[in-house]
Amino acid sequence: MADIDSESGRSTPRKRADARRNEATLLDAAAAAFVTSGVDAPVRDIAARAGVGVGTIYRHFPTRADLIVAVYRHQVEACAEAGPALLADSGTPHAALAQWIDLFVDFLVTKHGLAEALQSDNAAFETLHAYFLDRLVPACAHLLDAAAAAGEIRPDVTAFELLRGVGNLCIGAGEPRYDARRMVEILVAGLRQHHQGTGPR
Amino acid sequence: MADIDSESGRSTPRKRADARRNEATLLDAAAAAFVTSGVDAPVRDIAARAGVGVGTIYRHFPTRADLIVAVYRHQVEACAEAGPALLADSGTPHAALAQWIDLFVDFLVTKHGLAEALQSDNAAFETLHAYFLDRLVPACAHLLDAAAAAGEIRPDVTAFELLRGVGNLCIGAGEPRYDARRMVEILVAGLRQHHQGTGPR
DNA sequence: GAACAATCCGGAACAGTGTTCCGTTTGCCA
DNA sequence: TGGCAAACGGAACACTGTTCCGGATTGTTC
Repeated sequence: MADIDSESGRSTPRKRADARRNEATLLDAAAAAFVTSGVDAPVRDIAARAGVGVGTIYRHFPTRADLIVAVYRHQVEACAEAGPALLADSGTPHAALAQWIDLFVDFLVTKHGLAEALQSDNAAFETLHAYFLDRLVPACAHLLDAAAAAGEIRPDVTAFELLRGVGNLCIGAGEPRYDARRMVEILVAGLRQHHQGTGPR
Repeated sequence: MADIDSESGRSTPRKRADARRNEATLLDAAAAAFVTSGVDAPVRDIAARAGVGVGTIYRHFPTRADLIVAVYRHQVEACAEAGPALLADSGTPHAALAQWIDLFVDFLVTKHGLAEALQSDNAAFETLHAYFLDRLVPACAHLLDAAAAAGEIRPDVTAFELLRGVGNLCIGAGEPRYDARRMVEILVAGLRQHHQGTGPR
């Protein structure tokens, strides 16, 4: 015996029904609050939306970053895993990189406040920052290395730096006079290394 | 210089001596607090440093932005006015633009938190944002237009956008793994337009 | 089905911001 | 010197995030 209701993974000793219910409700409420007020939506608002007390939020998600991660985990995973496919399907590594960055930008600009939060020096967001880095830096590095190996881009830029730069450029996207996408496009263009030896003609 | 209340317009009936003294003290205290804790230094800290009450700060500088502007006005002016000189002295408009951007970056990265504050959607910083735009957008536009007219850069980028992008890239400068200067350099490089029609010779 | 213990919940309470307000002090001028 | 408008100080307010614990809820066991 020895196994106390361990189902191969024993991931969770099984939570109480109301706890699981509340967690789901909370995720929905948070997602809704995030589209309305951005990721900085006051804790009390989210709690009210979900019809629970603030204590319940902190029990399920000790830090705000945990909540954000839980809400967006699927999309981040999808982005991280899209890298290899793009590299295989695109003509050149640089094209694949550009497309991947586009995916990343798509994700960031549709969640207002996310880019800001990622770069915020607020200690509460450190976990969020770490999560993004863990998942996306390797994916980006893969593409970056391929492009660098092909001699298409300058080789002195790290994946971390690029992601950070792109993330920064996405701050304030949504404002009428600032086109974050174009700025990212310019940045990616600036990455290119123009080898004059093998130029046209 | 040294005319704190330049009453060439006699708009102010002359302030009381202690008021003028406190204003100067406050500027010093704020400047000191800014280098220590960034532009987000708590109001109470600045007040304590200056040995005054918080009310005194708000009387002299209704919003935090007013305080920041007062502290950094000279440097911003200098940056704004450096444009024409650079344009005259540099070989090409693009070189002048790059140098000017460098000046701007210098200013931003040495004041930690300034870049963040500029892009913050906090209503209190709107005046600061407006001030920066008023002074620097025209200066940048001048250089940008010259470079565009010379066909050196793509013509579809506005001064506002460029400044905003550069400002954004400077967020988080000072961190070990992120070189804001290099990112800005890449962005400026991406601006270039490689005219194949009018090539050399 | 009833008692019971572990779990979970709600929201009051705390701590740290910015901002306002008003009784008191201070400098200036007649 | 006397008076008063200007300026001051800091308590008080509003709004954050975060912690804590008495009490309700759930699942289990007899």
